[in-house]
Amino acid sequence: MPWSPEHKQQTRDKILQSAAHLFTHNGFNKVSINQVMERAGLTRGAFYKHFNSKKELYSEAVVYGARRMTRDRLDREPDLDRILDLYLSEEHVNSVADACPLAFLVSDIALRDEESRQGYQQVLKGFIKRLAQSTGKDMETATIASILMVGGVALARAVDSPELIEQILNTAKAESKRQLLEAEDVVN
Amino acid sequence: MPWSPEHKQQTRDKILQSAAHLFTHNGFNKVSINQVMERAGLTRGAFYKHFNSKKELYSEAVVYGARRMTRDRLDREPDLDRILDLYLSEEHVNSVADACPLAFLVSDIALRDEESRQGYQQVLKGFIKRLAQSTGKDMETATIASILMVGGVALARAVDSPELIEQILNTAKAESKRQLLEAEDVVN
DNA sequence: GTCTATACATTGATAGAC
DNA sequence: GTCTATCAATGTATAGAC
Repeated sequence: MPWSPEHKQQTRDKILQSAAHLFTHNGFNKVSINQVMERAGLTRGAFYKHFNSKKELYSEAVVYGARRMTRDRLDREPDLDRILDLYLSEEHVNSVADACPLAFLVSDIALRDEESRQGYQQVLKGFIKRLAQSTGKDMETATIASILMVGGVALARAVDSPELIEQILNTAKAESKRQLLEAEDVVN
Repeated sequence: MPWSPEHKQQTRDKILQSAAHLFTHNGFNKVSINQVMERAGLTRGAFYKHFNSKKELYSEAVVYGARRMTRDRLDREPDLDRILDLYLSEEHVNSVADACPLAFLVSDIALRDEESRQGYQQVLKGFIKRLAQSTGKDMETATIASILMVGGVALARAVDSPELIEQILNTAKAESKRQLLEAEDVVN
């Protein structure tokens, strides 16, 4: 029975990790606390020693999942061209692994409470700013690219036809690369 | 008691209209059949004489709402510049009136059954094709503009800060207008 | 075709033993 | 801190009177 001082923190992290995965892929309503705890290797009853409500868990899990995604993907991949390939890929859209909550939950968040939306908002702001800084482009260009990336993945996830999915992803990929990676046009 | 032959059809339409509004603004799970029927001026029990399940209602309501939106807005407004102003406006994002299911439900649809996703997909295809035809641009340009429009409204709905909402909407508006309305660049 | 009443399942949250 | 047991609420779907 390892009741070491950091045991609770580790358990909390396992719950958050489980919740981030389940919520990102299934939204708020289709995930039960039971599922989250089972995936974390625990039972329902223990949940409320770590969080006050399902809403609170969701709010924290969205930020947790987004930050994890950022750290594991963006931070260790210096090549932005490759990041765009990965983000706007069928593997990401159909991912069984971790995915980007910004895209997967974009219209799930709109239905949640203020805490959840503000967490999402902070992550989105960081996402846009990071794109701007790493490319040297202005905030407007980074915003365009962000809408294309997040909107592209969200839209691709909403349809079935492989051709349409490919059309959406390839178009968003090409245009966001054009916006972010090509040299400034003298005409503009 | 007007049990005229078209009475059932009228009732069905009232249910669909109520459902389209409620589902578009609140997603599948936060809407109950009770709510839908109340808004249509009926009670729960009558529902199953018109539809077989909540899923079936949702599937039809999404298409119904999208087509209504298209007919009432796009068809009677010849000025595309003005259409973009209306679509990418705070009024649309915060609408209490009818809104575009393509944007409001983009990540709600991904969680539903195949029938719902295919309905959504047909509407989206029509949306892109219409943009291409009415501007004379190619499908790729129309796809970019669609992602910016749908993604822009969806993202704006996910955040709280008025400044960020404005930034997202204005950027998406300017870029989609540039894509759709400006003359071809000779350089490209 | 619409109503009221109800069966039945799910699930968020709490209580109490260990 | 984790477990089992349970409460209370919600909501889909069905049954049967009118």
